Amino acid sequence: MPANFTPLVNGEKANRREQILAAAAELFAHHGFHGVGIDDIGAAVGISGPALYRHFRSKDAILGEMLNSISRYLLDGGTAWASRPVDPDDTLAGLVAFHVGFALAHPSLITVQERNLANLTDADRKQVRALQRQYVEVWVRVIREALPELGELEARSAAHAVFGLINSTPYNRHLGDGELAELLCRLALGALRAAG
Amino acid sequence: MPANFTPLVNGEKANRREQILAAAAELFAHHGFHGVGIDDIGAAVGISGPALYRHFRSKDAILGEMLNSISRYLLDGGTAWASRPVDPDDTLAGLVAFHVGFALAHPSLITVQERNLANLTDADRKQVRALQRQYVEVWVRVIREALPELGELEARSAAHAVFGLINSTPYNRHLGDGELAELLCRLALGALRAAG
DNA sequence: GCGGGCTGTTAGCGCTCGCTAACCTGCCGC
DNA sequence: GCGGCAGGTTAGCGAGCGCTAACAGCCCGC
Repeated sequence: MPANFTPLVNGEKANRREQILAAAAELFAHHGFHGVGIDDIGAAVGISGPALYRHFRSKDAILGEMLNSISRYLLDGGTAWASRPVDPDDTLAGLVAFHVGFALAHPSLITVQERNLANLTDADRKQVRALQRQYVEVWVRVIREALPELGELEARSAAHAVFGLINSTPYNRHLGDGELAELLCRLALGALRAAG
Repeated sequence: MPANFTPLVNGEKANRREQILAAAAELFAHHGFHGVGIDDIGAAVGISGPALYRHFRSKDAILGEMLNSISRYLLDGGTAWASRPVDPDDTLAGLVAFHVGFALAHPSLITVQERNLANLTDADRKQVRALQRQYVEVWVRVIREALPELGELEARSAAHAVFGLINSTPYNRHLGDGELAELLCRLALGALRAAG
């Protein structure tokens, strides 16, 4: 299991940056990138507006760093799970549980990543999409190993559908975390089993 | 099966309005509500900027009408399916197929509805949420009739998860429409079966 | 045939937003 | 103890936004 998600942990120095990223994630998730002002983000961490430019080059850079680190975390974690030498069914179950864990721990990051890709700089978007594409490929490979009867296109579509299922956590706050995690894993694996 | 989704069909008069709504949906889906200007929407239908105010009271009103009519269409269609006197499994399958059909025919409306609730006027948001809540209740009832072993909270969570699964259509353009529809139905029903 | 509504135009107001400039302060190394 | 830098402040610019005002052509009923 990969380490918990805390973007850019490199000493005390990065504390303010992380604080800003966390606050911005919450705000972006609720109001959308364009719906949040630089002053709002500043206020959320107790400083005011332009002070953010001591820590980030621009508002775009905040979103860029956020989405990049999410995508990298998912890809790294997914790759780690996929390369474990256990039987295909367990690998798939582990991958599902990994994604469920992230989606449950960070629903607002899920929201931001789903909604705000279009607001990235061209360069950032290219990077993030590349990471996401690789993450999907990991899923496709693991799915096809567990369900060899599936074609590649079907596996890819099923992967996207399962992401949608798991990424429903932002709307899904009725059950306790433990029960919801267990339910989502069961739903996801049930869906995939039915795909074959 | 309910009629196809064409919001507000009341004669020739409404043509421009529908045209505007369709163009705005596409733009909102790609760039987000705040990322689209009044001039962009106008340009997309061949008129320019402020002419929109001959047809809508404000930019907010465009989004409001869009989301209201989507939610109402889903609720009406869902209610119709739910009240058919067939056995619970078939009812559930019909409901799934209905939602899949909409999500496949109108991926950008799905995107807008998922992302832009927060940009609505307070009054509009209250209305839309009420409609959405009722739609979820229809699903919960149908799910529990087909799977009586599920508690209400579990059924509600499963419903949200299945919405997420089906609403993945905007990211899911690899398969042909027919194959994707069939796959999504199978995945959704497989997930629900595994919930019990 | 002509007055009036319907639907379009352009000009421009007022506000908000991202960002920069200029300045201030506390801390740390020498 | 003092120079410099890290990290804050407020003021304000320039652009873009939603929206209104003022006006123009078209079509239709009388």
